Amino acid sequence: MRRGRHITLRDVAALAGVSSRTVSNVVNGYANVTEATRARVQRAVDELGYQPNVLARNLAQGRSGQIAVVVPYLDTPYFAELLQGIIRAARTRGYNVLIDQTDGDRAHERELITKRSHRLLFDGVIFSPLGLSQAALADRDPTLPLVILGERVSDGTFDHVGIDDVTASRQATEHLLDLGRTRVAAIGDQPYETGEAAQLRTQGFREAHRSRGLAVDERLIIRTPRFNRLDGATAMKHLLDLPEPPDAVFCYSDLVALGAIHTLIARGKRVPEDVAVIGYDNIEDGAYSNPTVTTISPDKEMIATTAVERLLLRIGSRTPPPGLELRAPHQLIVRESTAGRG
Amino acid sequence: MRRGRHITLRDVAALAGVSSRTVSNVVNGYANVTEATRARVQRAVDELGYQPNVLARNLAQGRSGQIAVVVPYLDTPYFAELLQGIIRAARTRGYNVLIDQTDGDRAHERELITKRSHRLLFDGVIFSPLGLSQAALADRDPTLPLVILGERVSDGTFDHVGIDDVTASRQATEHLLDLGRTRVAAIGDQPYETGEAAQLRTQGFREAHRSRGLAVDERLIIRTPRFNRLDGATAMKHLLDLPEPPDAVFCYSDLVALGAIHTLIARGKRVPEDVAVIGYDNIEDGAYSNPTVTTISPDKEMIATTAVERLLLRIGSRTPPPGLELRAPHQLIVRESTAGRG
DNA sequence: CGTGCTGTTTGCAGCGCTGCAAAACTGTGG
DNA sequence: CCACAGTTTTGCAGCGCTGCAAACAGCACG
Repeated sequence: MRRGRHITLRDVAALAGVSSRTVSNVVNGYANVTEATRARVQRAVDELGYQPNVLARNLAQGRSGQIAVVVPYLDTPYFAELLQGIIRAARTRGYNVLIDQTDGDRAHERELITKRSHRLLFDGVIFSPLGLSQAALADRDPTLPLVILGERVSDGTFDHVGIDDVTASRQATEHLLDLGRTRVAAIGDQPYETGEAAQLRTQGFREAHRSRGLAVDERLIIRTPRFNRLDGATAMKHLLDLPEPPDAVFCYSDLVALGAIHTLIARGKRVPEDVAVIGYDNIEDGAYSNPTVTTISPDKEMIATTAVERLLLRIGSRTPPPGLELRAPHQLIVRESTAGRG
Repeated sequence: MRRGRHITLRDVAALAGVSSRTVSNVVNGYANVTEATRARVQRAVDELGYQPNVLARNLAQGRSGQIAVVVPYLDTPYFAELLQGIIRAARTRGYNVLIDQTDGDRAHERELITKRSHRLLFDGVIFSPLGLSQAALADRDPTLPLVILGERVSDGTFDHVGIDDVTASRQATEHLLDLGRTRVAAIGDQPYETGEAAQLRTQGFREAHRSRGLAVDERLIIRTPRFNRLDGATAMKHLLDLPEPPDAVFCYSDLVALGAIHTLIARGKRVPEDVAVIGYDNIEDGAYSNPTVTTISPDKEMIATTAVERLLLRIGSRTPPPGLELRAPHQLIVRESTAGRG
């Protein structure tokens, strides 16, 4: 299988005239090696061009040096941008990232954290679940270090990193109300078990109305199966067909917003004059679209870094630390879809 | 539920009353196992909930069961969409995908295919290089199975999968000329070693003019460092500031096109009435933007599948197969940015 | 009843590394 | 010169699996 012999610890040891264990100590920078031996070994390492066999090391240590990141869809810009940060953060800490895309398949999501065999491929998982039920979470491998992104309140056995969805959504809605809009719609509600994120946003949407002393027109809260362009486009069509269509829309993702805007333009509506639109996630698309999209911008870099750090902490500790609720900051970015052209 | 200790082949062997080697044979579905033993072993496997240790298997076999995919940027929709296909294709063939993002760092790209230690983490690489020089390719680990995406003619030691960039670019340009446009610009040229893809597109651009008996105005060929929105936006500004601005633009990626359109709209130009725009890649954004973007659509699914298949073939064969040039089909998709609102 | 054949099962070594504990060295003080 | 503590180095076992070749069937045939 191997073409050409590899250079092993033993080869180096032979050349340096020490035991292979000592070479290992040098290579790994362990303490208690005299400068003399260290130098001698180092010279042998250089001369032979020795490079450690990661597989063997992993087997011996019972760890893999890899973490898995599980996302529903890779081509969703939000996940792609987040992933980018995670990969960067993991690499600087000596970890490789294994990407798993579930295609929103719940069975697959479940299997990933349940099956033991995977356990050896990665030391921990950062999970951005689409439809992970509480049950699946409950009967997961309890030794698997886990950090969850998006919305899913921690039960104390894992960390959860996200932004304050309720507050952010309230701010988004208030922004629309502050423009003087009176019929504000919401696109993206998911009133069932696996739609926690959506529900928190709906909650913020309601709170904004309440705080202004306004009633929510339930017909203006539209459910969507996911948060992509098509969902936004379809939902917007439905809204425009109402007897009293909205004059503003809070979309639960920027993709939804882009889809909604697409429909509005196609129907000859002006954005924001006829209908103001706000999104969520601050993906790059929204900064270049026509019109550009007002949005809630979560601090993705911070989410990524925090997730990786907490996970590695979990991996590193004998007794798992308590599961934390970690909040990254967010901010409202106002662009043309609510403010109009400059 | 056993905590701590894993269940090994030996445990199963003991329970089934056979040797561990036989259990291995059963688990791996090797031939020459009688139905009786197979059943007995299987029962033991099920009873104990045995799951093989991938690490150990890999070490013993000297392979990792993983392939690496190297892309410059994850948040470029084109790569994300491609990756999605690659991950899917690899998984169905029992391979995991390790993602490496180079951030366009050439040193990193180089190191990835040069360093031997990585060799053990993955059995092969699918590479979408940004700036991989011929030299770096030349002194790579010659035993590393390699498939390259994008533009980079094979030197016979690896496979190359892509579409026919010259033809596609010629078609794109001809489409603009067919609309009666007389001053067609090109955004994205990269006339230096690592810009092969760009150069092929420029070549197609020129061929289209030649085939129509038209001269190319060199001032209308704009260089950009990359192919993203910002590049497109900047280049378009430059073009609009020319004494005789173009009435059509061939952009070397959809992102560039979206950036260019952004600038056009901001400057009060109508698309396509004043300036027609065509992109390249057919990313989802272009189907929902305002206006929607005419584009060259490569068959991404086919590119992904082909790349994975060729790579696994390479990994599997003792004597490496000859490096092939593989062409996936493409097609022109006409949308609003050249055809106007239907 | 041995001989050869095919098909099935097994034992052993070893992939290349690290954990562990013992061994071999220091150097110090009595 | 010995006992003792501290530092450095070593040997060995073993992580859990598979490659290899040998051992052992079972069967047909002479």
